[in-house]
Amino acid sequence: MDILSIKGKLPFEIIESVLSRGITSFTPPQEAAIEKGLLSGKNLIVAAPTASGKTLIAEIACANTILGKGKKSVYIAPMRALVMEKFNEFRAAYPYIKTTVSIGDLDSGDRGFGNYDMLFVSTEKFDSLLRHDINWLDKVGCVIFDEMHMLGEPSRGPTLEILITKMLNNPNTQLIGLSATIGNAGDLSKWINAELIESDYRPVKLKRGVVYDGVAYCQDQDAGKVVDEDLYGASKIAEIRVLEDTLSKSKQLLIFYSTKRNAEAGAVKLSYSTKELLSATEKEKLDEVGNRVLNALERPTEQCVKLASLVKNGIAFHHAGLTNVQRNMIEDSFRKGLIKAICSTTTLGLGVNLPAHTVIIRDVTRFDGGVNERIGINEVLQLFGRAGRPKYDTEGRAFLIAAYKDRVNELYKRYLDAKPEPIVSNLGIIPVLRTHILSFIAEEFLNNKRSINGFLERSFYGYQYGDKKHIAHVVDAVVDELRGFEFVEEVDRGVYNATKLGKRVSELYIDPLSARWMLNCMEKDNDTIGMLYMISNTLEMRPYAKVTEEAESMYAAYRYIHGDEYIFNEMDRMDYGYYDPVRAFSTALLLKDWMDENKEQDIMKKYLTTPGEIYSKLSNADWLIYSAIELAKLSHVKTHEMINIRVRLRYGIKEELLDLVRLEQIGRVRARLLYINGIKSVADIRKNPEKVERLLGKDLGKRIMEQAIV
DNA sequence: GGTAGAGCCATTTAGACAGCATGTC
DNA sequence: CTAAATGGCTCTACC
Repeated sequence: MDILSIKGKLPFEIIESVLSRGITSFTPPQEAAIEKGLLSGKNLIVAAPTASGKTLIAEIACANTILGKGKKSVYIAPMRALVMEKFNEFRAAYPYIKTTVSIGDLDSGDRGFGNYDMLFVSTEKFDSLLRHDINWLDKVGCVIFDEMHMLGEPSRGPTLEILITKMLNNPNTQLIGLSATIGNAGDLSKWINAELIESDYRPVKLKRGVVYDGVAYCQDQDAGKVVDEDLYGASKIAEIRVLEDTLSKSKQLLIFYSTKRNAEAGAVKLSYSTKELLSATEKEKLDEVGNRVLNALERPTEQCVKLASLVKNGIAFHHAGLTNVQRNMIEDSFRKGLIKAICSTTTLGLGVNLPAHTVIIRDVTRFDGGVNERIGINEVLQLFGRAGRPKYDTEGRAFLIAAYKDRVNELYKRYLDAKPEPIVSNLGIIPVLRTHILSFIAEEFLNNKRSINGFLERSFYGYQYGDKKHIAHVVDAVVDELRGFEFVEEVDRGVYNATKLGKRVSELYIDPLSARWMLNCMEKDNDTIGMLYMISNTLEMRPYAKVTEEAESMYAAYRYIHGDEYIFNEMDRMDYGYYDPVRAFSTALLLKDWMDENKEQDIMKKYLTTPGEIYSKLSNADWLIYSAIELAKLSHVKTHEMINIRVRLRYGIKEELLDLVRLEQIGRVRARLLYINGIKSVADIRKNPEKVERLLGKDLGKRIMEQAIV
């Protein structure tokens, strides 16, 4: 369908912008969306593969709402990287629309969405915005929910579900859900009263198959017939054979593994095949990238060394243990075609758009909740969706791997011939409801059990189960629990308000149970370890660090020495579903080691962890200690020590350096340098200007002196 | 008695969102 | 064979 055929139905700037990007016709899903009321404000559910043009549907809806109807629009996605990507694209396409982005650690522009017309947010951030005062919600004319199938995800789906249910209360707001292909898109559309658009359209053909013994047993999706393919190469190992074949076509490969260790081991195996195939210029460029990967940290860790040497051979691994800098470098070099293959965990399956000509899912099992489980069809489809680069390939390939002959048929039956699964609401899970019901009451959105019941009945959970009795029972239990926590109080018969504490807990976006636990801890005497344990023993800090021998014996000692006046026996009296104190204690010791200026490398070795994981623990710890301080303020507990710990955690310093890091330009390294040279405080700096200049250089010395004098 | 190697058993296992106020080497 | 890799332990064969 020609773009110009809708000329006149919406502001011409939009058509102009689309045309200027070289897009002249609509894809089938886009065409269907327009026919079913995209421009007239109808709710829509679009369930279609990646790259089928869903983004353009969202873009047109938003731009039309803003430019044509004078209202605001919101784009919501589950991954920060995705939000940023779409934000940048939109801003480039419509520079004259006031656009802003708001994700965890980034708030562009001034506070509040009031001054903007287009907002890009992550799911949780939008949820959080709704908990603070907002007065612009009635000006929102269109909301996009990207990756709406995330609704079925146990840990993060419920937040999205609540968000959508809330938006259903605004009947004049157009809701557009973009989803991967799922089994019950029809249910989603009925639930939000939307038109359904389901499509298998892909701009690049996809060949799917199972590899066994050097042959790819394929099923050409478009033709629906079997076209087996002998893979070029000699290796008996399936992944290597596919790599050889892919390289012979001058294409790139993406392999998904079930664990980080497998991904790394796989990368090492593959690297032997690529070494000799690289051209001199490629080798040169890869050497450069490799060196940058190597030096991403203060001092290269074992992992950095490994990754760097692989990169020099044109291979990389990719998982959450990498630092963000390293991840970005690898993604970039892959896009440029420099890196030939990436061995990845699911990091690359979600969020970032990094397609490859050929995709392999090496492991279709994953450890989950105590047992090893086969991954779902939806997930396989999602990962397969990465096959085929729209601008470079005419065809993409996606393979599973069979270890023996019969497995080929089995995999076909289970995955390739199977229909996508329906997604199921997880809103009924108590810990999730605890958080959200508190937020309902805290933001004065709902204030009695009946209205909370009513709300939940309108959710997808209510739509799917419809068991009002059960919902009422659960709501009853949760509200009573929150009362017990003193986050909620009954102000009138059956009418509930949040207490001051409850409101703050909701705003801080922590689990009420964690908040209660931390408040209980603060009533006791605590040393540094105790406070670190306080923030570590929460849901938010999971997954916990590995248990070291030191942690095990120290934990026992702490429990033995301290009686009831200390927090270590507190947990037994609280009904925690996630009681794993020794590992939490070990996590606390990891933080302590960091604060004691232990080297990152030593910490990694001791706790068998990676730079990326340490970083994420520290950032979580910072958030929790901040929350603890905020709660302490409200309950008149001393905060001095916690503030010290927060600073020490941030910089990774011992107590003795606290005074020095107050100055700008002084972090853990420079502070330590000054300290060992006898300059132990800001007062010492004032007394020894020459010495400071000698240690840190003239310019820096001057800037520091200026601050010290004031 | 000492040691290398085989064999067995136990252990481990993905990811990433949120608050808030400013600046490392 | 239907998870699979790793690490630690014991047992055994051989010197």
